[in-house]
Amino acid sequence: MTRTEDASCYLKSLNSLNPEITVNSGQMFLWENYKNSWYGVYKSHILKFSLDHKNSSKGTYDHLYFDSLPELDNWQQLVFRLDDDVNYISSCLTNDNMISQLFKKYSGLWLMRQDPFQCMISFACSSNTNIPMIRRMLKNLCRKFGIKREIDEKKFFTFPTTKSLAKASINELCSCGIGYRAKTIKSLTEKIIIGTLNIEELSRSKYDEAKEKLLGIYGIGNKLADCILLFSLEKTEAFPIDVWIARSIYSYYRALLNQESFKLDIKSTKLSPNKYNLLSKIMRQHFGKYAGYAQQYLYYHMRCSANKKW
DNA sequence: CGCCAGGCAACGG
DNA sequence: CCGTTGCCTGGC
Repeated sequence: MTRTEDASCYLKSLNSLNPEITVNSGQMFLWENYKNSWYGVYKSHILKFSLDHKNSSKGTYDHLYFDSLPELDNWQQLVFRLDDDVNYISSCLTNDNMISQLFKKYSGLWLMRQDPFQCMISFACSSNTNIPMIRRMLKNLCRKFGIKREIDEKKFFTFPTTKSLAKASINELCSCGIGYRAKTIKSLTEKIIIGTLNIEELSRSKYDEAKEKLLGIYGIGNKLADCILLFSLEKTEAFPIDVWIARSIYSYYRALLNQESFKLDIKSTKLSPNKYNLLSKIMRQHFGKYAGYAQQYLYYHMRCSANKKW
């Protein structure tokens, strides 16, 4: 176990992070908060960061500590996307008045980078259910197929490896309460093991090409594919549309929609693949290369407005 | 009990 | 193309 004391070279950007908002924005299923520390499962590692001496007038932190078990050198660079040029990204998006406001309102909401395999399994579990259920399913999978680790006298289980899930039977997977999603996890892990699905290749590929590959997997449709692309495969232009984002489009972005291309029914947030592609294209054209960032803020805003308790 | 929840595939017009 | 239906599961 190593400890990075007050990583001053990152402090400038990291101290504006709001972990509560970020973790609760629905993308980080296996992160938990105890006192002033946050713990997260990342592949076979347990990551930890602690915040001290919050400056309440500025809303910033004086000290940040990073840990990992086993050691994962400089994980904060990777996971918090410190390579992103936040000023540039914001300049790309703040021509949009709505996003400009949301950037201010929810400052500290960050896009995080997930491990691709973990991200695929996580969103495979997300279909037709809610966040507490997704958490439960993933924890069950970790308990059954991961490795126990202890940190600060708290017990965690690491995320299962591709191999360990590939070896599992459908029944064993189902015992984790994932139901019909077991089939998706099975086809996903099999394709990775035999090499039909190559994560490195997906990362290198352009958005359209990578998405096409993901859509070839049983159980992965438009929405799940876009989540995987945005959160783990470097496709910041991906703009996942779930019911909440669909509502936000109908509420705030009607002007962008072409009336003749499809008749909009405000109540109908269910999208056919065709409608999804059309909407997704319109939004990606509107927001550009960092559309996924805009999506994240819109999503969080819609959920907050609806008083969702995560 | 029926209905719903951050989707998807299969099937019939 | 469209719309409908069933699906694991747990909470209300």
